[in-house]
Amino acid sequence: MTATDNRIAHEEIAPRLLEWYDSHARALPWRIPPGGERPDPYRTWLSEVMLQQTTVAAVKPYFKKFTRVWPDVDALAAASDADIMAAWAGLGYYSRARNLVACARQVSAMGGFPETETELRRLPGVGDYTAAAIAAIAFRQRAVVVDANVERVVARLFAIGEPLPGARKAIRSATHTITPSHQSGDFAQAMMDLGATICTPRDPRCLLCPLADACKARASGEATRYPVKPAKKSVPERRGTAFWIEREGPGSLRQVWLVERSAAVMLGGMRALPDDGWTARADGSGEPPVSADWEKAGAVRHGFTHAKLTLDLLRTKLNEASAVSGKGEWWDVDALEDAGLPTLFAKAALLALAADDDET
DNA sequence: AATACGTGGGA
DNA sequence: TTCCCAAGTAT
Repeated sequence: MTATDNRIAHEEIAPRLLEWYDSHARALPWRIPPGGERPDPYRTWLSEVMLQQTTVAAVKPYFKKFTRVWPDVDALAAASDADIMAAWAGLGYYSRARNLVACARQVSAMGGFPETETELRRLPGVGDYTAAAIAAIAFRQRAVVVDANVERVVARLFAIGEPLPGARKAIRSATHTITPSHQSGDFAQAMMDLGATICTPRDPRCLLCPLADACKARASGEATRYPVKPAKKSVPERRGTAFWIEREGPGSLRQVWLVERSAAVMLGGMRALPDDGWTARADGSGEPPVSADWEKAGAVRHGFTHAKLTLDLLRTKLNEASAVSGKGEWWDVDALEDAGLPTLFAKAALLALAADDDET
């Protein structure tokens, strides 16, 4: 391919991709049809934060719930931290929820979202990608939007063989050359849809790709070779213990002792069963928070990004006069689903309740 | 620059 | 079962 062919191909990429997007855009709750009215910045921001490292399928129900309960940024800003954290439970990466609250209150106090990429970038939880995405999608500004989909599509299109993360600079520069000055929001979303449905990590559907004849990786016959990724590290095995402490509360209600995890630790800011201080770096002490007659209730396995955990579960029942030291609250067992436990502790709670059924 | 940070689904 | 990976950000 000559240098001239290459330059012409760059200019044709955006029009071809946008034409493809006209008929192949995915229908998503936070998305309005291409060419439609300007999207609501609140919904754009909320969806982008939820979508950080998270699949579309996982985000959909959370996005619907959040927008139903909190239809605009002022409503979200007025909500309590606990309610927002509980609503986020199960979606993962909980620092996003802590930043979401802070960001909503900041934006609400400012009277609305700032409209430039630079200002958006200063908001908590808004990084390079999200700032560019909001600016392009909600405010119709030209911005170079690079997420993992774009990285993959562009690395293949230009056969960028340098391994990540070093390749990011070249990928960003190449993305810049093909991003149109108008419709850069549609362009970004089209790139992401292409990456999600055609230019997939494994078995890309090159025969259906609107950019196939401009793609250098395709020409080489080795599309899946790009982008080149570094070898992943092995994740350590950890062990910890969680404690199910039950009492018969007022009115003979079954209640369980829940704590709020500190913001500094894993699953920070979330309600949880008390545990023995396990971390991704070290096993827990095994020490219970109260002296009691503990009964084994099994264990749950849970995988994190950087550790695998086996969490043993111990149960006890306190009489009503007993107190548990430390900060926490008695929670009605019948309403446990409203507590907003992260998945690890939801699994443990399920185990504790299953052990009940075995007894009876 | 490298590491910490969740979860669920697909192969 | 195990591994990969998904619309990244903060430190």
